[in-house]
Amino acid sequence: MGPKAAETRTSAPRTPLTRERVLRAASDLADRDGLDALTMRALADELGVEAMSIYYHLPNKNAILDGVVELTFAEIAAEAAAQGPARADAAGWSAAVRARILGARRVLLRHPWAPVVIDQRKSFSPAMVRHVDGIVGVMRDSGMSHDLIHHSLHAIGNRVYGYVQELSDDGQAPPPGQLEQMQSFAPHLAAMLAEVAHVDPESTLGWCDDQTEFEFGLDLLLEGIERRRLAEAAERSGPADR
Amino acid sequence: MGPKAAETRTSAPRTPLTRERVLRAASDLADRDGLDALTMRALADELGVEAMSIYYHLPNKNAILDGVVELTFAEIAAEAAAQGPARADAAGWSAAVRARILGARRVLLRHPWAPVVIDQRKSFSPAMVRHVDGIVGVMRDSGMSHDLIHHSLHAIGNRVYGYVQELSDDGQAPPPGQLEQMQSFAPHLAAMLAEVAHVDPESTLGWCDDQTEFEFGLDLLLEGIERRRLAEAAERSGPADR
DNA sequence: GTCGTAAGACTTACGATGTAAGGGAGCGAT
DNA sequence: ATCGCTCCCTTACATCGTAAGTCTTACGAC
Repeated sequence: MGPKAAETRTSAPRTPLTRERVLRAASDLADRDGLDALTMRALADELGVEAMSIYYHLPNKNAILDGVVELTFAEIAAEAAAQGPARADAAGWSAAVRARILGARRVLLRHPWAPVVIDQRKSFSPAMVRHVDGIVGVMRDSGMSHDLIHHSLHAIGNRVYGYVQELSDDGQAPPPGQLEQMQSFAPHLAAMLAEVAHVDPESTLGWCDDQTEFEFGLDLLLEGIERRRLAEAAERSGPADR
Repeated sequence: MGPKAAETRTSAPRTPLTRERVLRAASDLADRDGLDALTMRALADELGVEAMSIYYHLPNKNAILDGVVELTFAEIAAEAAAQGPARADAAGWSAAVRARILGARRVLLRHPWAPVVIDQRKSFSPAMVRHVDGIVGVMRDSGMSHDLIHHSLHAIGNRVYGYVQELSDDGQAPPPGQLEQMQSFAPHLAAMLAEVAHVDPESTLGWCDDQTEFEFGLDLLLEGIERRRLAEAAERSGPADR
């Protein structure tokens, strides 16, 4: 049959399993058949392999879930890179952040399972941290305080990726070395966390006052809606005035 | 042993199982041990019964999940009732909505699993519909258009209960009779839906343009953050001026 | 060649979980 | 007594993640 196999085996030589191949197949499978269909056996089938073989390359299913989220954020980073550096002046921070968020959303629409997984695993992969760091950088360039940026991140993050569950997040403190390590590849975020943590000594990185964050985001929405309402009323009463 | 049982049975006479008793036990169990611990067998244990006995009162586990969400919204309704009718004039709509949202959140903090379940089951129980209807009513009293209310609901709803997954919601059309039925116990919501659906004929109730809703909510946040930024800048440069 | 060795896949098996199917126990009405 | 209804129990199965151990293959050393 065509090229005679070097082996006496009749089947194709089968490209070897790797962590990357497994994760890509997992992502594809979830895209195609939904998150529920992503089982170890189905994934193994997809790879032409037995379920337990996967465990040689990844320790367990949670590692796979973390891995596919990581892949997704890599895609988001690629999307962001594709539309240029997008650093902005003070007035333009909003458009820059908007572009990044909508870019992320475009990717997430291709992987609708991703927010679900992010939510239930609270994963904080390096790729995700870098993404957030970029947003912090843009905001910082606009002159915002770290405190304001911090609240804003909660408000926006809640909207884009899944994490609804600030509900009693019980934010566990991270291993103490982590902040220093973060400094290298997420400097803006690290700086923000250092300052915010400084103000509120308990809860070093993990996390903030949920109720405060919740009300902050809620009030942003309510204020915005109120302005829309006033605009409607003005429109109704006097479009005469222009 | 104490009061001799009327039966020859040695154990207590055991209050009979009912749908309500099952759901309450399920809610309590999830509160105490987490959503993962809510299994049919654990729930049965909790009730002093075998797992399969539950199926006489509820058809399957999904019905239980829907049921506990319903219970939760009943609690939210009670919370809302406890703080008075809270109808407001045009200017006060915001405070009234705020109070309702925060009331709902207080309940959801007692049941951290609830948003997760709401999210993954997209349940629309009558109690939930009534809750939303109340908010629509308050907003309507302030003179807002149905269209604005509709967008606002998306923005706020996304924040309070889980539903992150407007991501490709693929909003399925509801059974056609549903809107008329809703008219009786959720008049404001029904009116809004009738008008919104009228403007956009496809997708009768189910649902709206995700991208539009997403951007609406995002822009509310971005605008609000921008105003906070300007306030900070003003504060920094000239607190002299007052 | 032929071995030893280790990487990498496979086999088997176990304990959860949701639930289909059917088996009664109890009891009021006839 | 016996039927029939309500309500609970027993048994069993498919599917899931994964622990434990085995077999296969490739390859370097002799």
